[in-house]
Amino acid sequence: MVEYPTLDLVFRALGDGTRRGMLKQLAARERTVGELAEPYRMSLASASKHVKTLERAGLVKRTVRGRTHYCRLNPQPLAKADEWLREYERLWDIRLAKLQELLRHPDNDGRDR
Amino acid sequence: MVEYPTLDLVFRALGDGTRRGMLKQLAARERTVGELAEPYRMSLASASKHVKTLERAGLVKRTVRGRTHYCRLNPQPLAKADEWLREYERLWDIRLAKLQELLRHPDNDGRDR
DNA sequence: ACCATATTCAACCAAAAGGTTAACTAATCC
DNA sequence: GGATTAGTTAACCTTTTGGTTGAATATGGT
Repeated sequence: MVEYPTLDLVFRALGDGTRRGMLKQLAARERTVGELAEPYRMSLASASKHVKTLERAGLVKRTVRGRTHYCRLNPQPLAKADEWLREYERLWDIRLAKLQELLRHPDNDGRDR
Repeated sequence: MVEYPTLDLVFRALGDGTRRGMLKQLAARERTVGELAEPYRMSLASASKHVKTLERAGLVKRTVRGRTHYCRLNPQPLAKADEWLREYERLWDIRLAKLQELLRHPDNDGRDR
């Protein structure tokens, strides 16, 4: 199995509505795998795979008590993803600022030199 | 072909290092497909597919002038993704706040009623 | 007109994703 | 011990993804 950097795993985990829904459930409180699966029209096995995907991305931590698996949200990777996004918004803001600067001083064409 | 809601497309587009790299290039300035492809050890055709993936996610807008395709970043879907993430951080913050409240007032067990 | 450049498209391939069912493991209940 | 419950694992299938090469399209240069 190929190992992927965390950002890949996190964004790919987020790229599925079922998994985002599960995270939404987990944002409220801890849930068992069965509880996470319940809202979806799919087999428990399939839902269980989604949970594992979230787990591999580091978004979910699991505690086994007896036969029940309790899952809780681990928000750190979300913060990493958010950091990445914010960086782009920052760069974008700078671009916007440069454009505004250009509009104020039309003798500068704004290109890199 | 199945149609996916935008958030799926955006997060999945972000789940690949090559495409994130391309977005990084585009954050600085407009680029041609060839320029976007240049840093990567892959065929132009493959890079072109990545660009199309970004385009389908709404992250990139393309203008064709002559034989050259100019790409620029469209940050709106990034903002959408960021909004989604922020919502989770907000919920998480509330959980943290409740925990802290619980620690201050141990007679309240913090459970939903 | 001819050749080079920029890029897409089509066909193909291997691997990953997302789903299924059936079998298995391990607790819990009676 | 036997049945039920919680969940994973295995085998399988289909679609998607990410890459390749080779041909096609269209523009630009001489």
